[in-house]
Amino acid sequence: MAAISRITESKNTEICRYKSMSISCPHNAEINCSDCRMNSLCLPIALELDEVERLNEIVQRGRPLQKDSHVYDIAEEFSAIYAVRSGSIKTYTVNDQGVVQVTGFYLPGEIFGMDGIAHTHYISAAVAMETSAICEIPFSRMEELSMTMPSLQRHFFKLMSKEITNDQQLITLLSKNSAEERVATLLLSISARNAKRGLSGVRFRLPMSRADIGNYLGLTVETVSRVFSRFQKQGLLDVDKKEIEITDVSALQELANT
Amino acid sequence: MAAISRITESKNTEICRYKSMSISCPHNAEINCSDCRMNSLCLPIALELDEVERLNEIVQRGRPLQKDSHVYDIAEEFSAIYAVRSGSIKTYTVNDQGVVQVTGFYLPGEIFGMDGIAHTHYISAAVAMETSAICEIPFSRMEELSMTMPSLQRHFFKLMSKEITNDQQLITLLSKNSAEERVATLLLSISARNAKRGLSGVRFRLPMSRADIGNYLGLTVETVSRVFSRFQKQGLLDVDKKEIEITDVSALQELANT
DNA sequence: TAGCTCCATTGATACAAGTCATTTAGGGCT
DNA sequence: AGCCCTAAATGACTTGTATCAATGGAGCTA
Repeated sequence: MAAISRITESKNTEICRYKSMSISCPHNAEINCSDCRMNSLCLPIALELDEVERLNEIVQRGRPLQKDSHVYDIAEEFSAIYAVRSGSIKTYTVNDQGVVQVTGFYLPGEIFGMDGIAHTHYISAAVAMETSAICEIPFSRMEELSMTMPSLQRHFFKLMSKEITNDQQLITLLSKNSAEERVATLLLSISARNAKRGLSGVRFRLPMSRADIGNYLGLTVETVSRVFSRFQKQGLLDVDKKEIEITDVSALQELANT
Repeated sequence: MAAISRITESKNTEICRYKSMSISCPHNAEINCSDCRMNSLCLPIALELDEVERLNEIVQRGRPLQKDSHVYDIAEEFSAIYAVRSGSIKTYTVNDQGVVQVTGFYLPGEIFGMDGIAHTHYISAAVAMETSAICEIPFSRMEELSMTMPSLQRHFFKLMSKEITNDQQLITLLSKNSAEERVATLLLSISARNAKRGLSGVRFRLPMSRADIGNYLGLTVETVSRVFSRFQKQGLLDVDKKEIEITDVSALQELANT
């Protein structure tokens, strides 16, 4: 057991070529929350227009992050939570023994970084799995703001609580399901989240490596690979490295629900 | 695989014999938060005396719950979060296929029921593992109160976030550790929590069954039982059903940290 | 274009934990 | 006291996934 692995990290933080342009940067096209096409996912629906405006004012939009660069690292001081604007982020923890556990994959419109709230420092790290853009929401200002905006406070309670239910689903998956069931479930989850953003739920590119999938699902790389091959052979999937096409959705659902 | 099991439930809700007495009921001795000897665990330390008083006013203290009776059940409308005053509580989820996953064990001074916040209904159930007493904190009133009490709001953010980190530790445990490591870790966790309440961290009674332990840790009853026997043989534990004595703490820690 | 590295795939084998079956020990009820 | 019911322990056997080892291909660099 206790497969010790460390996640490699590149220190690059390339500046976006589009930085100074006001539009047409693929990762920076939206300059505020009201125009952002992700806002239906990351903001509470109940917010009034002027409330969106007030929230917008505290949100920081940074330059794009390059693949493998950190949004925050373990033990860094906790100061903000984040929303993915484009690209994809993975979070992971490292315990005392140096064992890495990937704890989540975050796609555009999703919020991450809430585990730091209980502590003054982050207990997880977040890295870009590909070139990504994120919004930073300073936590102390968000807290202040939520004191006067009940719907925002409720929204954040809900987000955190949703994080808890997500984790609990993962716990059940790890504790009660076979390798095939775990992989099928992850694929369907990504499919559904893509569909929610108006993308294809059938044909997509996995942003993460087999190693990340294995680590997240408590499996070895070899097992993940074998499961993909088996699914392909059974006609459930068309796999070409990270490009996935689900060719038999209902069979996959069947498997995930076993 | 997907071992399907259902948790048995008794419908009894015996009335406490001590109910009408003002003192000396083992589960009802404290009539308010300021006197409760658990308050250092469940309340934020930063609360002022009058703030404790305001919180105290919204807290409902019910009659003791008998073993196996529910605090709340899945799909029940979410309305409150709870603190354990005496006894012990377990929470579990049941997914679409009827698979039960024990998600947590709660001892005196600990808070549970926060997963319901994201939804209008609970997505888990909570049952007493033995005769227990709990405090109910109506969520909507707590929300109102926290709008005017920053330290309370912060405390609840922290509690939820702590729930997230707990879950993530469990995820790592399930995903990366062997049966022996999982059991050792659970024993040490219970030991530490007992010690925190001023009880022995070395000699204690496990409130949960082998089946609950197995379900929680993603193991079968047989495996849990065998691990206990092995630990006993190796001189780490003295086991007599639910009575546990840790005879070699450091060896157990060694195992848990492998 | 060769050579390097990283990632994914596939095969052979080992082993930890699951499954099935049986025994033992309490605890509660008549 | 005798009976039933459930929880726990233990043994024999099976199996899913890990481990170890090797190969192939894509992308990068020189």
